[in-house]
Formats: sequence, C-alpha cells, structure tokens
Amino acid sequence: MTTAENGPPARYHHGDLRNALLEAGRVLLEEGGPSALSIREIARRVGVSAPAAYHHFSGLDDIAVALAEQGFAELAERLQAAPSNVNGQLAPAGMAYIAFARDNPGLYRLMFGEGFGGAFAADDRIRALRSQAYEVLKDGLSRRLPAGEIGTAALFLWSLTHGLALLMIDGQFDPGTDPDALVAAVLRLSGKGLPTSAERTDSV
Amino acid sequence: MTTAENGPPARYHHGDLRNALLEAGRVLLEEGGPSALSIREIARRVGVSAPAAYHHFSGLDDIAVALAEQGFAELAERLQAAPSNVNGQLAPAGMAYIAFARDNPGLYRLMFGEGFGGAFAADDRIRALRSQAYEVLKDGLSRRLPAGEIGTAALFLWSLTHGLALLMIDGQFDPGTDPDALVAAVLRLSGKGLPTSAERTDSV
DNA sequence: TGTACATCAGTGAACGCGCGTTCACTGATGTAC
DNA sequence: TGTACATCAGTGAACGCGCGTTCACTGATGTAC
Repeated sequence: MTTAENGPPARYHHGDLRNALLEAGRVLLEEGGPSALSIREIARRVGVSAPAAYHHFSGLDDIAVALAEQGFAELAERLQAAPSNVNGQLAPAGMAYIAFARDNPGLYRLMFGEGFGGAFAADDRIRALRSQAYEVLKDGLSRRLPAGEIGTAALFLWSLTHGLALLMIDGQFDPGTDPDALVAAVLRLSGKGLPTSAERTDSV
Repeated sequence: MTTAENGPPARYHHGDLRNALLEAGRVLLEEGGPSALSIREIARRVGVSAPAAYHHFSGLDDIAVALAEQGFAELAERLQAAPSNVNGQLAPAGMAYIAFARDNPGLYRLMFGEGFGGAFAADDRIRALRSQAYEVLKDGLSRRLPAGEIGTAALFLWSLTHGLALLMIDGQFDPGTDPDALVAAVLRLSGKGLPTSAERTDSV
C-alpha cells in the first residue's frame, strides 16, 4: 500500500498526478498494447484510486488521446532531428521513423491502430503534429522531385517505413542478427527500386 | 427469436454450426475489428446459445485461429491467381494483396495484428499458408534478381504493400478520387525507386 | 420394420472477473482578512 | 501571525455491463439388433 515509486512517502495530494498517470499509461501500453490500456490498471500502478484520474482526464479516451499526442510530438521531433534535411537524403529519416516505432511499439500501435482512431482524428493537436511530420518527409522529397510527384512519393515512403516498422514490431519475420542493417538495406531499395521485367525488357 | 438467416426454420440441431459461427465471426470482424470478436456475440447472431460454440471450438482463441486460417488461405489464393507469375511483374501481385486487405480489413487486421499473435504463430496451417504466400512473392523476384538480393527485396515489397494496405484500411490519409490508381502509382515506384541526391550527385 | 439406447449437439442458469463510471464523502491546500 | 473558509484533489463503495467459461440438463439423431 505504498506508492509505486520509491519517491517521497505517499501524500494525500499527489502533486503531479496527471503526468504520473500518463507515464504509467505508457508503461502499460508497452507491456500489453493498446487494448491493455485501462484506467483502473493505470491508477493501480500509480497507487491512487481510479476515480482520482477523473480529476485530470474526462475518461479513458482522453488518456489515449494525450498519450498519442506525446507519441506524435516525439515522432515529429525525431524526424526533425534526423540528418535527413541536410542534403535531401531520406534514409536517415526512415531509420529514425522505424527506430521510434521499435523503441515504443505499444505507443506506435496506439497512434496508428484503429482502436481509438475516431478520437484521434478529432484532436487538433494530433492532426497538426501528424502533418508536421509529414511535411518533414515532403520537404526532403521536394529537393529532388518535381512537385507533381511528391504526393505519390511521400505515400510510397510512408507506406514502406510504416509497413516495415509494423512487421518488425509484430515480429512477423525473423530479423536475423542485425536488424538495423536489414532496415538500412530495405530503405536503400527505396532509392534504387527493383528492376521490373516490364521496364527492362518490354517496350512499356 | 428466429434464426439470423432466412433459411429453413430453426432446428434443434443446426447442421452446419461450425461454418455458421465462422461466417458470423467474419461479419463481426468487419464491423468492429478484431477486438469485437466475442463468442457471445457470434452465437447471438447465429441464433444459438454461447455454450453451443464449445462443441465446435475450444474457445475464442480457437475461433480466431480458424478465421485467420481462412484469411491466409484466401490471401494465398488471390496472390497465386494474380497474373504476376506470367512475366515476373510484381505490381499485379501487389494490387491483389492490397485488394484483399481492402476487401477484408477486419480479417486482415486479425491476421497481422498482435492481439491473437501468439496463438497464430503456434498454428502449423497458418505458418504453412504464410510461407506459401511469401514464396509466390519470392518466385516473382527470382526471375530478375540475383539470389542474394531476394530476401531484402521480398521484405521491401512486403513492407510496402503491408504498409500501404494498413494506411488505407485505417483511413490514415485521404485516398482521393481513385484509390486504385493511387495504389498503382505507389507500386510503380517500387520498380523505379526514388532518386536520392547521394546516388545522383554525390560520389556515394 | 421396429425399438432400445449410446452419442451427439443443443439448452438455460450461473460463476467470477475486470471494466468504466458515478456518487457522496473527506482530507489538504491556499487565500482573504 | 492566526484563523475561517472556499476550493481542490483525493477516497471507498457501488452501479451495471459484457465477457469467457462451466455445469447439469435435454432434445435429436442414428445405429445395433
């Protein structure tokens, strides 16, 4: 019946309960995925009664939205910090994107899964952070592609990184001994492309 | 209090309950996603008591596994039926893959989500169907790539199609007026690749 | 062809569980005077 | 500096819900003779 952390002894007023709940939520997310998110379990871990959470969030959806906001903010940060902008290379941004997903698989699933999807689409801050991240991607592409091709190319890259991130997160294939090298190799193909017989040996 | 379907009047013995349960499960999956799968709701829709399902399945996981088996079988079928094998083109297989996901979004999420993942990995039939589908992909690649590059290329293609399928399914972007054309355009890039400044203007 | 009976495939009632949320409450805090 | 009191942030108890699953049962089927 002590607080979960070994901080100061439990006080009646927590002092920073909102953040503590979010932190516990993230741990829970990583332990059991989005479906494991639960107000009761979060409160239990913080050492507080469940109704206390309602002084800081309107309900479970509200907590999920706040966590997704954190996720999108961190993802946008990582993408901007990646050296991709320097000379228009995209592989570093792709690596950063996938690294984020691998470091926070539960959070990543929450952000892009369907579970709380409705709530996220309605959240202005999430929408802003999402398009901010997407702009980073398109900026990189704008330095080497005509404007008309950027939309398709951006979706191409996003699909590739999103797909690879999820396949890794979900353990859908054996990543071998060096996952980073594998990611780098796959991303490299996005620049080279695969030779198709149609384009190589046929007329069209 | 009648049977869900307008077939013959309700008999005490259903006659084909196992299949009826699976069919209802698929509808449920498409309506509410994998988390909506529930024995009680499935039984309710078939017009049968929940315990009746236990004469045909050992529990909810077992139903999920059976549904995933159906999904992987259908996916493998579609990939094999796609004209990709004819001359080694991959776009048709990619289109078929994404079409399957878009036609059965709930089922696709069940197959590749994490929810019942543990149970699926342990199922021999699912493992066999999965690698069967993957072989179709690699076969196409083997006609134009050296053996050593096939693994990476296959993962590249799988990531791209998986990612694009999920982004579409989850409504993560505005597909515009012609989703099929968009898919085709994105898949086309997998053959051409994106020019990277590193490879175009730099030495390495 | 008729009947006894084993087997199969259903039934309703009940179990315990964890959940989100609401309620009336109480303890702690901090501000006005 | 001390005190009254409004406000804030907690509490435990309780609600109703839907779930998976188990139980003892019963109706229907089909086979052996």
